[in-house]
Formats: sequence, C-alpha cells, structure tokens
Amino acid sequence: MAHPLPSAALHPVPAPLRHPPNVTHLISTATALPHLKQIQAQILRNSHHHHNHHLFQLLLYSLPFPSYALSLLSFIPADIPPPCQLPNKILKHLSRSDNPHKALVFFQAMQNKFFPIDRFSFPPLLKAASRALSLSEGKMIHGLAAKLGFETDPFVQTALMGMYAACGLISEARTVFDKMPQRDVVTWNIMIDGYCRSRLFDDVLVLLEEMKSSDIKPDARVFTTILAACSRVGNLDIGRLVQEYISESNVVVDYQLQTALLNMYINFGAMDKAQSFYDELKPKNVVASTAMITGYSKIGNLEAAQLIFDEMVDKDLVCWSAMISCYANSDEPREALEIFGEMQQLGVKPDQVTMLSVISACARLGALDKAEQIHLYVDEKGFGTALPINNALIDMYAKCGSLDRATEVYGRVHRKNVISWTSMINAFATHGDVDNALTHFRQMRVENVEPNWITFVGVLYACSHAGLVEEGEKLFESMVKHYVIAPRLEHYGCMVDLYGRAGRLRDALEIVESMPMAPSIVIWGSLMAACRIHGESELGEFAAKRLLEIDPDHDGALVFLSNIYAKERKWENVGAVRNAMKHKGVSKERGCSMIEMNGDMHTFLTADKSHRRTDEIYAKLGEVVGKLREVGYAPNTNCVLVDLSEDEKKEAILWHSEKLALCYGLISREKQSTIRIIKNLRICEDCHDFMKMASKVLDTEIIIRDRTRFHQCRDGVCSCKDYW
DNA sequence: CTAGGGTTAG
Repeated sequence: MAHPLPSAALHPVPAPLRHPPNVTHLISTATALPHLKQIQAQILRNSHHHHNHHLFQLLLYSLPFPSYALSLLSFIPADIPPPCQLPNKILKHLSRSDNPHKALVFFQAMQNKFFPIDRFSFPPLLKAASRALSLSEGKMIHGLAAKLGFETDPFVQTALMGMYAACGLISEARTVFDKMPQRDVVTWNIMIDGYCRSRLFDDVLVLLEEMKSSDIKPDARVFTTILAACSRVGNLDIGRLVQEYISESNVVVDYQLQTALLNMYINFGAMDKAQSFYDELKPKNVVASTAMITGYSKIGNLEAAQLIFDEMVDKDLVCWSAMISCYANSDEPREALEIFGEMQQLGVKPDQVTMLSVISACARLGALDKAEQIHLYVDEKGFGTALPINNALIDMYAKCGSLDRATEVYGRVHRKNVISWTSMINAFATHGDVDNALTHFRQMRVENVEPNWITFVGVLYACSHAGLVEEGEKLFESMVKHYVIAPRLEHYGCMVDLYGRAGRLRDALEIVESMPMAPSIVIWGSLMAACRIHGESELGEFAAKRLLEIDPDHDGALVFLSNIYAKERKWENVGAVRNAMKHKGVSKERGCSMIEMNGDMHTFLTADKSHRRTDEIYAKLGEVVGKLREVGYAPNTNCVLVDLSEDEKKEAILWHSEKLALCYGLISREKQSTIRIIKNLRICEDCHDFMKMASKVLDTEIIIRDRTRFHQCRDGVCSCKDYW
C-alpha cells in the first residue's frame, strides 16, 4: 500500500511508519503548493483516526491557495465531523480575502457535509456577505442564525447590522441596532456609517445627539466617518457642524481625522484653507500630501501640486500615480510621461491605476510610436488582460490616429462593456467612419449593453458630421424617451451642429432657444459657423454677438463680424470691430502643431524659427508651395485677422504651424511613411486645402488630429469630406 | 475559541 511517490526524493519521509510522523509539524512548515499536495497525499495514504483533523489543519495552511483549499474539502468524509473552531477559522480567513464570496461557497460545501456550525461561525459569514454585497445570502444567513437561536448574541447582532448597512437596507440595520441590549462606540459608528452611506445626514445628526447623551462618547473614528461622507457628497453644512462637535469634545485628533478634515476642505475647493491646515500638520504623512496633490490637480494648480510632491520624503506608489494623473488630466502629457520615467528609475512598480493615467497621457500626446511602446510594456507587465486597460488602449490608439490598431485591441476584448463600445464608436466618429460608428451602436444594443450619455455624444457627433439629419433626430429622441437620459450641453451642441450644417438654421436656433441651460461658446460657435457656410448674415451676426458677450476676445467671432460688415459695406462697424481686435491681448491659446520623429515630439508654433533645421524646413515649404501652385493652390486668407495687409496675411497663413510640421516630416522621415500631425486648435480652411493637395501632389498620406477630430488626407481627399 | 468602525490615486 505504501508505495513511494515520485516526488518523495525531494522531500524524503522516513518509512516504514511505526509511529505516525508529526504531521502537524510538517504542515506548519509547508509554504508552497506542491509541498502541501505532497503532505495531502501522505495523509490520505496513512489513514488513521487523526485523518480528518490533519486534513483540516492542512486546509488551514492551504488558505493562501483558495481553489486548492476548496478542493481539499471533497477529501474530508462527513462521518467524523471536525470541531467547529477549524472551519470557523477558515471562514474568517476567507471572509477577509480578496474574494469574500469564497467564504460563502465554502460554507455551502460545509453544509452539504453536515458540518456543525455555532454562533462563532456567523460574524465571518455575515462579513463575507456584506463585503460581497450579497443581500440575498446575507438574509439567508440571518434566517439561519435566528433559527439556531443566535440572534441575541451581541457579536452576531453587530455583524448583522454591518451586513444590512453595507447592502443599503438601512431600516433593517436600525431594527437590529434598536434591539441590541448593550452598544459600544463601534456599534454606534457602524449605524452612523450606514446612514452616511445612504446619505441620510439628518439621521446622522439625530443619532450623534442621541449618542452624546448616552454613556458612550463619540471618538475620532466616528467623526472621521461622518466627515469623509460629507466631503464625498459635498455636504458643507454637516461638515461645519461636525467640526464644531470636534472642538467642543475632547477627542484626540489623530492623523486620520486630520486627513479627513483636510480632505473636506479640498473637496469643497477651499485650497487656501487646506494649505494652511496642511502647513500646521506635523508630521506630514503620505495620505494627506497625496490628497493635497489631487486637490491642486483638480483646480489646475500644477505648480502647487509639484511643490507638495517635491517636499515629500517617503513617496509611495499612490502619490506617484496622483502626480502622473495630475499632469495627464491638465493636458501636460509630456510631463506625465516624464514623471512616470522617474518613478520607474527609482524602482517603484506601477499598478493598473498608474498605467491608466500613463495611457491617457499618451492618448493626449498623440504619439503613435510612444503608444505602441507603452502597449508593449503593459502586456509585458501583465496588465494587458484587464478590461479598463484595454478600453484605455482603444482610446489611446484612436487618439493617436490609428483606427486600425484601436480596432485590433477592440477585437481582442471578450467581455466588452459600455466603455469599450463607446470608445470604439467615438473612434469611428472622430475618424469620419460614420457607417461603422452607427453599425457598432446597433450591434451594442443587440448585445444588450446599455448606452450612456457619452455613447450618445459619439453617435450624434457622427450623424452631424455626415449630414444624417433624420438619423440624428431619431437617436436624440430615443435617448430622451427610451433611455431616459437627460440631454446635456454636448448633446445640444451636436443637434445645433446637425441642423446648422444641413442648412436648417431655424431648427438650429430653436434648439438653442429651447435648451434648459445657458448656451456655451461651443453652441454659439457652431451656430455661427453654420451661418457662415450658408450665408446667413443676420442670424450669424446675432450668434457672433452672443459669443462675444461670453468671450470678448474670440478670434473667430471678430473675424466673422468684420467680414460680414465689410461685405455689407458697413464701414463704421468694421472700424469698431478692428478697434476691439487691437485691444485684444495675445490670444489665449496659440496655434501649435506637433510631429513625432524617432521617438521625439517636435513642436512648432506659427512662424516658428526655433527648430535646429529651420532653414531646411522653410526651403521645403517654398518648394511644396511652388508645386501646389502649379495645380491651382492659392492661399485662402478668410480666416486671418483683418488688421494685416493682404500680403502679410498670405505670409502668415503659409507659416501656420501644421505646414511647418508637415515640411519637417517630409525632410526627416524615412521612405514614404504616413505623416501624422497633432494640432491643438481646429485646422483652418487654407491648411486643410493645403494638406489635401499635398497628399496628392507628393503622393503621401497625411493624418492630422485637430482639436475635435481626425483628417486623413489621401490622394487629394480628406476623410472628413470637407465637413468639419 | 470571538469582532466589528475611518483617510489617498482612476
């Protein structure tokens, strides 16, 4: 019967066994899965009366390998039930693990074998149910506890409260709370936390008053709980009240309560108050500093965020990630990637959250080579299977101008969620592939994935850019009626655009007048642009004036107005607009184009002469302009500010940053590879014509990402069909 | 043989 196992040579066991070996000791030294399996084989081989006991001990030490632990259960015969302590220990362990549901599975298996349970089994079980947010199982366990007469056990009661509070059944939690004969500070806190989660702040206050008049006094943790909830929800009043309570009572304000207070200021956007509080904080800690960084990040104060970060002594992964996302979200992708590089050099290992920020930074940067490099890295480090990562990759490739690679990643995602679908639909929409955008939208509904408001922005955008008025109207209606999604500014913007481009200006105006919120710059801007295309001076003038009320320096509106006045020979008005333009300062955002070459991003401003190959670039520009003129190119100065002479205008337009970037690409690229340019503003009409003609004359593909979409120019035609 | 509550990145 006792034949040696193949692996016995590695872990020699004395045989023959006159005395049972000290299995207990053997088990307690096992750390690896193969070792445990070997011991299991040995236990099963040497059947004796300690059999079950040993298997349970083995089970206990197998808990780091939950699937194996569960499989062990099938080797345990039901005839000699183990004492309760062992299974209870296992329940406790599993209930705290990453997958608390395993505790419930284990419990089910225990019941099938008729293992005994006692009152000590219930707190871990209820903990598992509350962590798994499994109300139905929680209720079942409650029923069982009642049946076995454990409902009056204070430990079971506390766990029941916690379970109901976590699952949102606050009234059930309260019923248990009221029944409890004795309550301590923790019991009160669980109840208060429950009310906080259900956002019932009035009840929180009532309970806090009750607590103060009881013999239990609130402690720092109770206050932390409430403050954290207030800042999450943005409830300033309650936050103030709690602050008063804290100064009245003599609780010791520990660092976690300090952090909660700090966090409250931050969440209310009171960064000056937060800063003075933070200055007083001694010693500082990572959590508080990280909160400060995100606070400054949210109000766009990058310098202040960087300062906090620089002064931190112990930087952990979380604060590095915060700093990276701070730059990524403030549209400073290069800095974000640089920080990521520094972090790696210091040997700090990124996690999924870090990578999401890094991928999003790369998407904003628009550098395709860099994108592929990051994709490789993500796969190499094992993040490549996570859904959020793949969704971010789809978006990244789309924003870097590679619809193909976006589609490729998308095709490999098995369980697509709304974000996967929406990212892909948006990718098609911004690349001008309306058919695919709409097909995927339909397919998404076939597969029972519910679209959200962002999905609708994507499809409506696609419709407006393809002139599909009826389709767009239908989608808008179904969004409101069928999906019960309240239209946002973005949706109204698409509708104004949809009607405006199609020349249905009265419908466009009707949308503007009927929308429940104040029209933004974008709304007036698209109405104005539609009027320009369709020659509707009167409505256009109206829109431009509204636009200037919001933004008195708006280039487009000033140019548009002066052009209308000039056409109508209203010279005094032209003069007024010109004056307005003279007073206008430097425009808030200068035109800027980037192109990636051998892994580096090269940036060009309008009329930029700072590049080291400036001479060659301008020579190339002259050459290209010459070739284009031969096929009929003439500079189109419609979009230039009027206070320049006609010659100056022509020159200014030839020196637009995207033309410089194009020429740099032409002189430095290898072979006939595609030229990809990223521009911060909308591309102007002249540059658009220029790129189209250049793609034909120079026989090269040119892809430009402007502020809102892609222009893929090939053989003299652009993917936007001149509709942007 | 007991346990249960709070803060940070997306």
